[in-house]
Amino acid sequence: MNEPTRRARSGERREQILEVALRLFGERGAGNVTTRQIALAVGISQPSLYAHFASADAIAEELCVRAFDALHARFAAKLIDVDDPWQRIDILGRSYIEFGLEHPDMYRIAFMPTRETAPPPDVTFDLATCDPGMAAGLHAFAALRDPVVRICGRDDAAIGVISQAIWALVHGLTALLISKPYFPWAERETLIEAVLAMARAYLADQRVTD
Amino acid sequence: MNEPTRRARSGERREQILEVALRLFGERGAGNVTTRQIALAVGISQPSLYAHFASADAIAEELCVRAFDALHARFAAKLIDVDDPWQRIDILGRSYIEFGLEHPDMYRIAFMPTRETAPPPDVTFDLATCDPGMAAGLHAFAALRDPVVRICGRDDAAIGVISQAIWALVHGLTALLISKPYFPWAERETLIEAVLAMARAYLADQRVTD
DNA sequence: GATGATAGCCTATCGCTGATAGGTCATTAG
DNA sequence: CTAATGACCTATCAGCGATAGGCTATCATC
Repeated sequence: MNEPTRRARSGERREQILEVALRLFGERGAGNVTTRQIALAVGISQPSLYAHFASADAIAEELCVRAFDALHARFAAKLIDVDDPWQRIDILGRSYIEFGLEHPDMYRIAFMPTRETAPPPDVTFDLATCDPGMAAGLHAFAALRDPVVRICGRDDAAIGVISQAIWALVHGLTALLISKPYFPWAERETLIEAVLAMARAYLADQRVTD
Repeated sequence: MNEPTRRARSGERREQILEVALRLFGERGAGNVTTRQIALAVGISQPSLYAHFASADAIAEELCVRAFDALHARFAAKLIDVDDPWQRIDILGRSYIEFGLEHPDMYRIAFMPTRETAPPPDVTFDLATCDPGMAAGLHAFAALRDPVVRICGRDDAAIGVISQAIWALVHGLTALLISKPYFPWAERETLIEAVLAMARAYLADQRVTD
């Protein structure tokens, strides 16, 4: 054990690679990090990365999955003992936006991919086999469904449309703030409040009145 | 003039490159087109492209600027002899979303860039010197400002927030439909209507009542 | 302890990318 | 006719993700 960075155990090395990659992503942006840079920072050769990950994208993908697990946990933590559906939607929206701004690289990978994610594998849509970004989206989405049902009733088609429209709204602000950081935006908190107010206004119109 | 693809005039060649690039972008997606593919399709060598464009990105950027000029023209054409501000916002939003769906590659380049666009050149923001995507955004944005003022009054700060929130909304739907085409979306027209209804609901709440 | 299998790591290399250097030659102005 | 311009070429570069194949530390087994 004279050289600390050699002959690490597989699991440890894998974890080490992920840590280094996450740090480099944060420093330079995910798109500006190469496999050689990661390998150099870890202290191994570039091809050695492929003993632990199938491809360069697989590293980013794993970090992405972990980040979205954190988002899921944040949802659960903040929603506990909050019953009011209006408040729940507020919390979901705000948590989602804040998460995207805190982890812009992960958000990019999941929801702002450069290429189209995948060809249609089959007609039906399967949560288990789709890409991680899609899965993350469906999860965030599922959390939205419940309070929307409580406010707007149980018409399945309508619930889908309303949920998707709200998702589009919060995604839109998140994505624009990430990709256009130097645009002369209004104050951030005010913008978030405006977006949440927009969701509420829409939901109030769609509310079941019977 | 025995060989039609040799010794073309500079302006014609430049135009020819743009045409070919646009076609290839449409066929394979902007991210999957290389300079060698463009040069091959044009009938010249790959380095010859650099006699007409400073970089590969410059080709995409020029196409992008042209596409957004088209969007601007579409706005103007559809808004002519429509006075009602509610209707104008409806038209703006719908045109914007449809434009993004018709030109997904151009929309990506302008509003969903892989990297951050530019470091802050100076504190003040200048429309003329910013990147084309930014300029396009500000143009779309400016068109929104007028009807928002007519509905919500002239409080400058509030107008900015409201306009930006509406931009986020329509961008969100456009971006998600582009980047997640295989997501089990509701019917597209219904979604667009929902998003426009959301904007209206919000504007109604923000309307000046005095 | 010696032996063989496993697996972590290496060097060398591939094909591809965007971009540059420098020479060739058709066109055109004087 | 000559000289300058500039559109075009081949050759080449550095960097990218990924693969092939050899070396060797570790560990279960005899």
